[in-house]
Order: sequence, then C-alpha cells, then structure tokens
Amino acid sequence: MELVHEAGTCSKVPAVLREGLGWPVARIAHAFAAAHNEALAPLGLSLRTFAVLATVAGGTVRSQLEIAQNVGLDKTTLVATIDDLERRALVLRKPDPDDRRARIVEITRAGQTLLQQAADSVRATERRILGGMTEEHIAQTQASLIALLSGPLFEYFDRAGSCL
Amino acid sequence: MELVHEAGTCSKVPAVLREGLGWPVARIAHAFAAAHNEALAPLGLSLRTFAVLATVAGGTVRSQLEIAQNVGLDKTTLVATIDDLERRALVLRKPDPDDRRARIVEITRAGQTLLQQAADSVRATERRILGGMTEEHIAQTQASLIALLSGPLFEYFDRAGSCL
DNA sequence: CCAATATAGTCCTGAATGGGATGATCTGAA
DNA sequence: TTCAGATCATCCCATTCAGGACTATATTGG
Repeated sequence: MELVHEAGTCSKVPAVLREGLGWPVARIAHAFAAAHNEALAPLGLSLRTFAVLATVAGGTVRSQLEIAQNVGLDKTTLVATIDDLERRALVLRKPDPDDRRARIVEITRAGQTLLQQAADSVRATERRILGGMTEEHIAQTQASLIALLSGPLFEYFDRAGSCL
Repeated sequence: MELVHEAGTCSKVPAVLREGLGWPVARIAHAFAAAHNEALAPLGLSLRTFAVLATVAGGTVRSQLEIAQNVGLDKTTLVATIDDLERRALVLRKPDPDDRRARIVEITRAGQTLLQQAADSVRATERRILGGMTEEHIAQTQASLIALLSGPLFEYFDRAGSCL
C-alpha cells in the first residue's frame, strides 16, 4: 500500500502500519479535520462546534449528554463547547421541565443562520475533497466504513473520549 | 448513511455530518485507535509509541524530524515520546556523525523484542476488526483511501499536528 | 415514604498538546 | 572566508483535555 504517490513522506512508514486500516484512517481523518477546520474558520467555527451546532439544530436529541455521545465528545469537553456557542448567542440552555437535572439546548435564530452557511461550507469542502471520486466510489467507501462498524469495531465506537 | 445498525446512538446525528466522509472517518479512526491502544496496553505501549518504535526499527528514516513527519506527530510531541522510549531502553539516541545537530535514533535489542510482540498484537487486532471483511473488500477500502490522498486532501496530509 | 443508587451537568486539577523561542549547526551565496 | 538564512532538537509556556469529585435531581426497591 503506497499511501502517497508523489513527494511521499510516508512511503518510509513501516509495513505493519501501512498494511492495516487503523493508521491510514487516522491520518486521513486528521487531514479531513484540517480541511474542514480551515473552511469553517472564517465563520468562527471549528469542526467540533459545527458538529455540535448541527446536532442541536437537528432537534433529535435533548440533553447535553446525548449530544456528547452522538457527536463523539467527552461530556466535560461538551460543556465548554456549549459555553462557547452560548456566549455567542448561537444556542441557549433552558431548563428541561421534565427533568430538572437536564438542560435542553436550543439553537437560536442567529445560530440557524450561521449553521446554514457553515453547512454549505462543509458540503463544499466534502465535494472538493471527494471531487475526483465518482458518486459510486464514494457510496462504496461509505459502505465499507459502515461494514467496519457492524463488526467488532462497534464495541469501541461509543468509548468516552473526544474524536473531534 | 446509517452508521449504526443497532442500539445506534448516532442515527440522530444530522445528515450534513453523516452524508460526507469526514465525520464518519474521524469516529472510525478513533475507534480503531481505542482498539489498538487497548491491545497494546499490556505491553506498556500505545498506538503512538508503537508507531514510533516501528518507524525507528524500519531504519528508513534517520532524524527525529523525519520520524515525526512520517508517523504524523508534532516535533515537540515526538521529543517526549522518544524520551519515554529511551527511558525504558527500547531506543537510544546517538549523535549523527554527519550532522551534529541531528540525533540518530536506534532501536535496542530489548526494543526489537518488544516490537515483535507489539506488531503481532497490532496485526491480530487488525484481523479481528477486519474479520468480517473479505480480502478483496479490504483491498478495495484501502484503494479508496489512497484515492482520497491523491486528490485535494493531500494538501492537508502533512500539516503539523499529531494524529495519534 | 425512605434509603440506596443512578444520572445530568459542572467544576477542579493534573496531564497532554503544540506554537514559538532558543542554541547549535549546516549550507549557500557573495 | 564570512555571513545570512535554514534546519535539528529541545525547551518554555499558554491553552486544551479529560478523569474524577461534587451538587442537584431522579429512580428504584423495600
């Protein structure tokens, strides 16, 4: 597996790393995050804040813990992230009438406006990155990733810890 | 794209995240790292220390900076990583006779012994994770990832910052 | 109703991270 | 040769991270 076709700094990586999927996926995930973060920076967002904002907007989750688990963040990290978004009036916390321990996080109008721009940016970045691949190829890759999660890897999926 | 087939905590993740490859790849990379770290823990290694040890053993890179760039670590992070490996006498730093700024990092005999066990462990983990996939499917997935790096994503590949 | 236990969110704090400065050394051009 | 700029490894330090404790609340079992 030759990861890099030209000017490759990583053809020198030992085979035990290159042969599997774990290390290549890690590096590619990092590159993806870098691309998204760069694209979102002008909006004052990161991939993390964007993911949280989008999840809040989705309205399918109520509590902060649910948000954290779905996005893939540690609960303490999420507190700071929500703090940040709230300070900028993109989301707001209100008490959950059904569970006074919990806070319902809601997106504001300003948040929705910014989210739309950000979503466009994210989609554009994905298109740019995936530009050279056919729709079919993309779908195939997604399918492969899904297949991975259906196997033994699933056990590690929900582990606490931030992936963004 | 339904990421999780059962007990899915992330079918609630908004479409803009699930549709692309960036976020799924990030979560899967994280899961992979968790699996590898768990398997390597009994040997006192992490995916990071293992990757560095394996790269040092490969002998295709000389300086610490090269190691960092190839593995995907920040240079300052690598210093601490080498410190750790050196403290445990798994590698040693010796002055480069051709460039007195540089140190050549070499693996020790103890390092080689441990590396072999670790490599077995990593390969076993990969096999376990990829167990449900055919050889063909694995090769296909690798090919897709390579294709990604041949495109615009390559620009972000070498960015400073630790991916492990 | 009362304990005992579990859970949501937050805070505290030690550890990790990585940008930038530093010192030593190399390289190339004048 | 000399000197300016690049490069290697390391150090420093502000920022970020996440495990665990804590408060308030909910739930379960007796």
